[in-house]
Amino acid sequence: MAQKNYSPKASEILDVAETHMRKGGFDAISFRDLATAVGVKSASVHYHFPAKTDLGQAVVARYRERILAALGDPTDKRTLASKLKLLFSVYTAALEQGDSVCLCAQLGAEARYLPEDVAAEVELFFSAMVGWTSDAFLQQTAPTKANKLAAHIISSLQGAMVLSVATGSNLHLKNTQNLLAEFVEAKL
Amino acid sequence: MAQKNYSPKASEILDVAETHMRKGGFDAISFRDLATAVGVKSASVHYHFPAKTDLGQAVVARYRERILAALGDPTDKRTLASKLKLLFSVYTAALEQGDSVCLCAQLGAEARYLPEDVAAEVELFFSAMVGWTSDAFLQQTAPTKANKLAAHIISSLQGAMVLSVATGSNLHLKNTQNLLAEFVEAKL
DNA sequence: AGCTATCTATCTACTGATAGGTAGACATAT
DNA sequence: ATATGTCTACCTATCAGTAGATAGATAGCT
Repeated sequence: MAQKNYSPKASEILDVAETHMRKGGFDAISFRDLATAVGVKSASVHYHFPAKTDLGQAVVARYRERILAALGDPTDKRTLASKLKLLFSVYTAALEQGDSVCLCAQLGAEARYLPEDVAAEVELFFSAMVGWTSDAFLQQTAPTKANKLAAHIISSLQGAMVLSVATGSNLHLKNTQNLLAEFVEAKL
Repeated sequence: MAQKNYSPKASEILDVAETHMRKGGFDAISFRDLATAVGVKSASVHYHFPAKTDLGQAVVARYRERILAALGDPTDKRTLASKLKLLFSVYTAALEQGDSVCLCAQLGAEARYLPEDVAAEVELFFSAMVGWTSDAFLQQTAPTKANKLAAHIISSLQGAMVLSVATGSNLHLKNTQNLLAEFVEAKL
């Protein structure tokens, strides 16, 4: 679970790999393309990440850790509303910055086709996101209900991202955020 | 828009291609694999579908037409509830049968990476699904509200599918369907 | 004769991966 | 101080495998 300490070059490779994987999935990256993008040879990428599976795993793990760090502690004294707002803005930012879907919306869809280790990291991402959201609800809600609401929120956001990317506008994401906020308010 | 009439062999190729694309996306199919699966040589697959783009386009178009045909006329005299129930069951069936995500949940995520023609078909799928659902709501709801609700429902279902596949259980889909049904009832 | 559906054979381009080499930084031991 | 060993971060060169695509031949049907 601890943050790995990557060398500057390795980090650069992970950056490029993440960008590409978010647009086209695990197969959208190749050692040669990554190497060219960061100015080395493909063998050097293998030096940092022996096999492609290692690279994929590292990209997803780093992504998960970064998102969770940005969200902060779900049990701290911020209001539930402000936590949810932050959650929504993380999704919106991901879409607008990268012009691409959440890394795990992409990889989640192709989970049946991924190397086992990579798929496990993806699953971990989703359970972490649902867990965070569920914990945020615990201030005001019973555990079972919190968990169901959390799962629904993460699902909806992921789906809205896919629709937004596929249709080329972020209207779906905004619409879903509005309706989710309404729904949550009604349920509390 | 008209149903194309594919030869038996072409249909067989489309079947296999769809199954694979639903698990791993557009790049998960290869002419050689498809050929082997249906018992011909790769050159023969090129005979039916000259380029890979043609094949992808055909798979998505056929998928869309099949789903819409299964849903029927959204403006007929069935109740709204029965139409939504049918919509939900179509998603559940897709997940349980194929052990894979909706074709367009997969392709939608990688839309930025697809050949233009294929991406256009995917977009058409989503707008058709939202359109169908929106039309179903028109019996009881104003157009603007109907459209927003419809978009949210399709988004949520797509996202729940992704989570279900990624976590290996259909709990997310069931949960989302329950909460959506609740939400819709509250909104009417 | 012409059409459909298939074949064989081949092309170029790219994939992940490995073997083996090199230049420089750093630490230790003599 | 200097020689020795080890580590990092790259390199060149190469491999077998697979990708999509094409040319040209063949057999059967209408």
